[in-house]
Amino acid sequence: MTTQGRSRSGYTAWRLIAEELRREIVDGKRASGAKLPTEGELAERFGVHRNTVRHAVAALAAEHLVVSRRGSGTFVAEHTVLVHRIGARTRFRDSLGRRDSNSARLLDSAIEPEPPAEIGERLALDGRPALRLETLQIVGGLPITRTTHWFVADRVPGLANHFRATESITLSLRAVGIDDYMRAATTVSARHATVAEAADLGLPRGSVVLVTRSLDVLADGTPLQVGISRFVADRVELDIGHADL
Amino acid sequence: MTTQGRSRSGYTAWRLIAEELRREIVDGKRASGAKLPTEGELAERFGVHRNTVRHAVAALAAEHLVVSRRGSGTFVAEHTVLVHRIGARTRFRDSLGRRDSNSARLLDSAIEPEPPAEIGERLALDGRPALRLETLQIVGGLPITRTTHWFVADRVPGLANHFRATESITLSLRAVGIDDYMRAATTVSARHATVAEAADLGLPRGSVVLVTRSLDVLADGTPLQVGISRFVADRVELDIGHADL
DNA sequence: AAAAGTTGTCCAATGATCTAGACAACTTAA
DNA sequence: TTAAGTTGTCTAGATCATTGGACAACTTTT
Repeated sequence: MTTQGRSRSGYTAWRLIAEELRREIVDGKRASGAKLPTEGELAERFGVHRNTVRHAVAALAAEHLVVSRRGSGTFVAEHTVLVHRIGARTRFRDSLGRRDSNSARLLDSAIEPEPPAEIGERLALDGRPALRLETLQIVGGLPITRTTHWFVADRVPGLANHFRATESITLSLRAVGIDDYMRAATTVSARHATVAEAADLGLPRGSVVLVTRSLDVLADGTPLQVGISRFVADRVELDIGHADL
Repeated sequence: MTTQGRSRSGYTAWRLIAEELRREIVDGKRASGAKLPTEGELAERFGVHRNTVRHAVAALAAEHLVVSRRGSGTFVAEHTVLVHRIGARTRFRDSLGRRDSNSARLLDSAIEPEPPAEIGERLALDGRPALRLETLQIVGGLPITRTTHWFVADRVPGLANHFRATESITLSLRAVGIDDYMRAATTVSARHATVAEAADLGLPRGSVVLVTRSLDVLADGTPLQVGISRFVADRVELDIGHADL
């Protein structure tokens, strides 16, 4: 890759190396438990000094993606890429949540009398206040996604409390009498995480997030929820369900 | 955001600033034609020297995202986020291609006797050779996506030549007698571009790409094509068609 | 016409990153 | 036990990013 240490890219050499190695790991080219080339070999491959490689490896170790053992080498840690299915019947816990250890935390919730114009339109608020929920989904001890949920406030009374108890949007909605809903639209984009997102998701700066914007509707087509989810790109892959229902 | 020039994040200060400004622009917070704050104001906001802000703005100007005019200010350039629809009937030109100026280039093509195991499986090759096409899709003069297409070689004779002439996979397939096919599966992920991808797409290093892996099948379910597309995340948004057909 | 505001260019000083090399601590294989 | 191979730690110097400031060139407002 870099060849020369120069690089006027705005990235330090060690970060470029760390990203290249991370890509090789999450793409599956280096399996869990596999031994990385020695620091000397990597230094030669990337055309930098061994100390610079060490800096890169230390960054990956801080993310628990690799483990270094003095005297023997550096090894790829246990890791899984979660697959999150998106379809007309998408429910968060159904796709990501069916695992051993997972939880969801409510970071914040508030009634917003004047939500952003885009939210007002998609929810057909017509001046009614909206309810905003900020949640963090954790799987296997690691934050996976940070979601902002928007509802029509008076249609889901006490939703925040139900969520704190059930840790599930689907169950909380059931508790307020909404049994069925469907995914009407989803858009996907990607970008660097903002500073706030990186903090919430426990990521180093400059990490990539997959952003989905979705609209859920009731059986009769009434808009129910707008969701904006930011997934940790290194740990999640979205699976688009084409032949759904 | 950064507050202090230090940042042991592996990112230079100017790059963090450039990314923050880019996000504000592509998220629509700064419309086309809008004037950016002056370099002095931005320097104060980010807590850096004006020269550092200038570096960040120069990077955005190199991407044609902003235009600076001496004496008057820096302005957001014309830009659009393309929306690429993904559904059971996804055709590339139908969603991105229906525009004024667009084209597709064939970067490379080759018969691969031994493609990667994953490709062999998904195409049900059973030892038959595969055809690999590398294409670059350009819209409005800017590269949008870089795709690797895999086919069963003997099912699509001369496909590369047809593509060179028609600039369309759909039309090229029609030319070899394949009139209808459907999208069977799509997965979406995101990451930093590799050095090669950045070069092909004309991007600065460290840019984000949206990666889709898709499988197209014939009406009877026979696998036809595996496609791996890398979209420029700053210029494209994927729209998941839930109620397709 | 003048003044104020803005971007463009340059230079010297400072601080952070990277290179370079040596050696210690530990593991594995001979 | 020994030797070879590997990661951990440290120091000094070189290179590059950033600061800080001054002034030029240009545009807009007064």
